[in-house]
Amino acid sequence: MEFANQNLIPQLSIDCVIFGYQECKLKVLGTKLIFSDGLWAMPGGFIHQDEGIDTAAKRILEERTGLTNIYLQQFKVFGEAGRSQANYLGSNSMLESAAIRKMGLNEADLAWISSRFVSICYYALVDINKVKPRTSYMDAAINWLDINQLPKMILDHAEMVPAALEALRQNLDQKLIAYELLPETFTMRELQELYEAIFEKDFPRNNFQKKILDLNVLERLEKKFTGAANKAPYLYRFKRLLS
Amino acid sequence: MEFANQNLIPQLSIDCVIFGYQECKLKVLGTKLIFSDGLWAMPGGFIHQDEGIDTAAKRILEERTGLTNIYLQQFKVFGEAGRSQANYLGSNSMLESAAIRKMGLNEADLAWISSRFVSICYYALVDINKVKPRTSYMDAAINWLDINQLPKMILDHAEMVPAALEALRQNLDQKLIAYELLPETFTMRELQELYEAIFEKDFPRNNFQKKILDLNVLERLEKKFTGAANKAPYLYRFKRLLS
DNA sequence: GCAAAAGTGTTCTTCGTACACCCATGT
DNA sequence: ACATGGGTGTACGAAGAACACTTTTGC
Repeated sequence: MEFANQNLIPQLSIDCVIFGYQECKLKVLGTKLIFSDGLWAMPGGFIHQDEGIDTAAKRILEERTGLTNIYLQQFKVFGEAGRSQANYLGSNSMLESAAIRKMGLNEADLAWISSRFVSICYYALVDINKVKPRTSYMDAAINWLDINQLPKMILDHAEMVPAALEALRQNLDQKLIAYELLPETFTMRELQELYEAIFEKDFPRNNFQKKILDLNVLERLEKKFTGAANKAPYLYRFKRLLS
Repeated sequence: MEFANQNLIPQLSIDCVIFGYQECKLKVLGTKLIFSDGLWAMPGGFIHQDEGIDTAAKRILEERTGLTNIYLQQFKVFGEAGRSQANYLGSNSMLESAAIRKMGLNEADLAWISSRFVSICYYALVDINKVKPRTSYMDAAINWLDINQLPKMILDHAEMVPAALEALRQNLDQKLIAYELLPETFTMRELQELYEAIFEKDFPRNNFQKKILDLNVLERLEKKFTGAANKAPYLYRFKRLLS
């Protein structure tokens, strides 16, 4: 792995806050970088010289999740002065770590990766069941993290999650994109619980149903018999407009 | 002027959509670059290695407007593949232009400036009366442009204005920032005309007043006697919270 | 007094919220 | 039968749109 020779844009990175949803909780995909001294990070990568930034973000997402066609939204650029691994970790611990040597980085690569970076941040919405998290050459681990119990993170990555969540909430008020976090079909209760997880507050059951149905973007399918001792809920699916 | 030796982040630029307001029309500040073959551009610049991106944006704005303390908002990154002056203008016309030679650019600088760039875009709101537009070393001219009659622009700069306008509209729904475009004191009618220019639609006079006053962010000052044959309107000023 | 434009008040509609009720399902 | 959770309908209140009216100013 040699960064310097890969035809990448220097000092510019992309980081992704990948939202998933499971058991009524919002999660984000986090990685532990090999050279991060045990700290976690949002999955990220770099931009090839002949690659658009949105394309790069899609590629990075595909590398980590195995998914294509992910809902993706640019939301902020982080670029404070002195924003470099060297400044946070102290270059000594990095240079001497056995992990770094295992990656096969040379001096130029180390300089490259520890330079000051500006990071373009995207958030992504995925169906957590479809994702098979994969580590990249830089990752020691990759895991779903509960957004309310985030571990220590490198640089300003801890700020990215709340910023992404705020952007998600705003977009959600305008476009109905929450279904990107759910399987193809779902019950009204499941959709409501998702909203409650995102906005961290409860909605009245009946009014929620009314509001969503009035939007006219769901189609009602057959009932879902859960085996529970109650009325079977309908399944819904998002109308594919112009499909 | 030597870009290569200025300790700038390569391939990364900042462009600003600077909104001003005059005669019931929304304007943006545009520059004509020396080497742009007559095309216009949004005012922009580059980021020093020891400088945060927001700081850089403020510096660039101050260079062109003479103002400090400008309302500034990051709204989008433009970074398609092949986004370079060389691709749009054809490097020949650039290299041979007399204007370029006047700037005193050497080969390295030309390569630098004609490379592929990713641009972080901000929009800014200014009181047009306070601005004294200044050209930089790269500008042949600088002028206020009517947003509905924009000239031909370099790269994707023509997309920046509508994108900035959309971001402005969205932010305006949440925060009351429109006053940044007005002088310190203004009448309710002036504020309404500004809103109408931004949203490109009319609002009912009385309801507009009620809605704005209900927000409780304006303080009413003395009346403004215009000499016209009608009731004198009040002047208003935005409350400086915690001033 | 009159025209022009500012300020204010009143009704009507619409939207969101709260409350209530009925229905299907498995034990 | 009944407990459980799903679906729907109605009533209330707040917020916004439409309309009407009064007030001030210079001629």
